[in-house]
This record gives sequence, structure tokens and C-alpha cells, in this order.
Amino acid sequence: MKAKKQSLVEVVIERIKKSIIDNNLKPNDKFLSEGELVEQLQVSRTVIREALISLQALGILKVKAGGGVFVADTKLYAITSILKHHYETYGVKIKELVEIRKIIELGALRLIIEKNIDVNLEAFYSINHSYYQSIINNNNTNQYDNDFHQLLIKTTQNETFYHFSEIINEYFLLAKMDLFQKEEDLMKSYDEHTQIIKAVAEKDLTKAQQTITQHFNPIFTFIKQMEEES
Amino acid sequence: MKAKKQSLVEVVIERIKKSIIDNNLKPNDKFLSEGELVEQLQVSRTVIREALISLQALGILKVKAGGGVFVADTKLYAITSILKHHYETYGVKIKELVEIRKIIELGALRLIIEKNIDVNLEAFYSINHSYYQSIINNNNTNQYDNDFHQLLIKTTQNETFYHFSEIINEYFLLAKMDLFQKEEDLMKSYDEHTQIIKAVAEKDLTKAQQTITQHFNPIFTFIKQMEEES
DNA sequence: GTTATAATATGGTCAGACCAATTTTAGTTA
DNA sequence: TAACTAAAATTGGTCTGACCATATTATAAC
Repeated sequence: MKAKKQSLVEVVIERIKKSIIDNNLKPNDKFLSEGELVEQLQVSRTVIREALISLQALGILKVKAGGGVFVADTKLYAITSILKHHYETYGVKIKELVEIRKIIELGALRLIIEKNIDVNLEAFYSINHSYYQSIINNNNTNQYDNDFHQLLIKTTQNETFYHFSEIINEYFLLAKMDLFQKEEDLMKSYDEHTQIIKAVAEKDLTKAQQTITQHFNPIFTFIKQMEEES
Repeated sequence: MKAKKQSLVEVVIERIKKSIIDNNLKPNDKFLSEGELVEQLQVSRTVIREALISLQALGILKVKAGGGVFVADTKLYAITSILKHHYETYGVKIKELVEIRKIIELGALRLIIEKNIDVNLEAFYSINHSYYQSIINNNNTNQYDNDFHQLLIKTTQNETFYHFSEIINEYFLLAKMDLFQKEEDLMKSYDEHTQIIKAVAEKDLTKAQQTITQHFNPIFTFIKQMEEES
């Protein structure tokens, strides 16, 4: 088999991770300083520093010059920088992202209705109203559109699902898609949001999913056009 | 405003990232050595090393002792280590993961059938056969079960979707769920796999999704039991 | 008690040295 | 010529000590 000799830095990284977990350290807790780690783990400052830098990159620790080392409030946001580079290197197929988003939203609707979740309709209408106004003012519509979708995911009461959706959303934002430009398209989108809320309120899964599907159709059409043009 | 002074290491990291992108470097391409980077960027070896270590942690570069620095074949696998720590720190609700997996698979089936994808039925039957044998031999059933699910996702011809599903799968594996233990349950699971293949072959979305749903039901029941016990 | 200042602690960067693993080169042999 | 071997060079891994920059803490002045 492959023993694959671990470097000292790797060993230290594992030890530190374990220490965080074993000591049940919470975000923003102060961690040991470089000097203390040198003393405790009996390795050079170089190794400690490289381990800390690594853990910082992974969003596990946060190092403040002059201040010390702290536990980062990791909510998987470190993943964003990875995605960003991945996107800038390989790009991403818009169509694939939209397909994923559709899957997520269809799934979210099903979860909400099947789990018989008590939906905060007010919040939905409130966001949708902001969306409406942003369309009229032609200002930041994407933001409010996005808020709606995120609220939908959050309503599923599945935190893990929400986290992953956020990550995918980051990817989405990187791609900076401006699929809907015309006001009439946006208005149609707004109407569909309203229909979706109603369907959810009535716990009508079929109707909700049909509306979402309809919501996505013009986007796919648009993408197909783009593909054909290029 | 927050100027937030960037450290030299951070600057170097950005420069290196940019260099990879601008030079259109591909995975496994040889990158500049530490010495060359010191020369080119005019900073100390310490800074270069810390930047390289960081980029390695993010799965962007791969440093081989004695060999040199290479572009990593990043397929988002670096995210795994972040998830691992996140899981070990915060844990994860099994129910949430299963809900996500169900969403993914329902979505995959829909994509396959709606996109009218030419399915490699042989591959499905082959994997399912291995699954069958593993059940009989009571050996590594989870592995083959997983293979089936991954093939399903791969068949959607959506690479991004596949990547994300793999990440979620990693999470799944961390949780080390042994939900099906008894041979009869496993056999039922095998039968359902077979039905799913057939439904896909016949492009019968309703049947496929019904079967998947049925496939997940006992798992949710099991989870509910576990929750009630604790 | 508050504020200003000095001292201290802590991380950031640099330089040089030596070790360990890998790759390259040169040499030898079949 | 081709394949193997050994030496040399390259490259990353770790250590030490020094000095700078920033943040926190202690001290002194008001």
C-alpha cells in the first residue's frame, strides 16, 4: 500500500483541527498563539505558521496580525474562493447551472409541501413586493429575485440544503447572468412568483411545480438561443 | 471604507492565481519552482512558501517535495476537507442529507428523461449486478449502491451537477450511514434499482420518480425511528 | 475615570543554513 | 544502441534567529 509520508506541516494541521474539535471551540474563540503552539507541539515556528496559513485558507482559523489566532466562523464560505478560481479557470456552462437551480427549487417546493411546513407567507409577499418595486425602478432586480429564491430554500427547514444552495448561488452570481432584461419579462417573472406563493399556501404541489417549470422555460429558451448564436 | 491592508502573502496568492488563469495552465502542468517565484516576484522564500501552501490547501496547486510545483487537477475535491472539518465540528442531520439526496435523484431522473438522453443501460445493469452479488456475499454493498447512484447523476450529462453531487456524497460517506443491514431490505433495494433502470429505459418519468420515492421511504421511516428513540 | 503614552505580545517578512526527496546527468555495462 | 547505475543538481521541508508592523495591555498623566 501507499504509506505516503506525511509532512510535519500536515501532521500539525491535523493536530490543530483535532484540538479545535476536542476542545469544542466555537467561532471567534481565541486559539493558541504561534509561540504557544511552538512550545506545545515542539516544532519550528515555520511549520506552525504554514499550518496556520493553511487552516486560514480553508476558513477554519482566522489569523489577526498582532492580535492572535482565532477560530473562524466557518459556514462553508471558504468554499467560495475555491469555486471562484474554479470558475475563472474552467468557466461553467450556464445551462448546467440553471438545470441545477431548477432541480433545487422543484425539490424545495416538494419538501415544503410534503413536510407540511408552516410557511411565513408574509415574508414571501414582502420580498415579492420589493421585487415588484425594483422592477418598476429598474434597480437591482436580480438581488430581490435572488432573495425570493433563497427564502424558498430556507423555508424547507433543511439547513444543509440551504448551505449547499448558497454555495451554488455563489457560482451563479459569479456567472453574472442577466437573463431577464426587459420589464415585461421581469413582470411575468414577478407574476409567477406570486403564483408560486399561492400554490404553496394552498399546498398544491403540482401547481407549484408547474409554475416553477414555466418560470424556467424562457430561461432555457434564451440559453438555447445563445448557444445557437455562438 | 475598509482598506484592510493586504499581506504580502495574500498579494502573492492572487498573483499566482492570476498567473495560472492567464497562462491557461492545465492540471498537472508544471508551475514555477519556489526559487523561480522568489526571483520573479521579488519576495522572500517564506512568503512564496506560505502562498504555495495556501494554494495547495485550496486544491489549486500541488507541491511535490523534490519534484516541484504543479497545477492540481482541481475538481473541487479540496472542498472535501472543509466539509470534513465542518462535519466533525458541527455534525450534520442525517435526515437533511437524505432529503437532499432524494431531491438530487428525482432531479436526475427528470433531467435524463426530459433531455431524452441516450442511456447506457448496459452500464446500469452491470453495476446493479455487482450490487446483487455484493448483497449475496454480504460484502461492500454500500459501495455498489453508491456506484449506482453516481452513474445516475453522471448520466444527466451535467458536469457541474455531478461535481456538486459528489461533494454531497462525500458528506454522506462521512456520516457513515448503515441504514440497510438486513439482506431482505437490500434485496428490495436491488429490485428497486432494477425498476428504476426499466423506467428510465422506457422514458417513464412518473414511474421512475415513484420508484425512487418508494426507494427512500423506508430510509425516512428508519430515521424517524432513530429520532424517536433518542 | 478617562485619555495619552509606553511596554509587551503577536503576527509578518527576511535571510541563511542544512536535510530529504526527486529529477537529471553522466557514466557504465550488457 | 539500450538499459541500468551512480553521482550531481534541483527542489521542496524544516530549523534558527533576527527585525518590522500591528494590536493589546499596562502605565502614567490629567
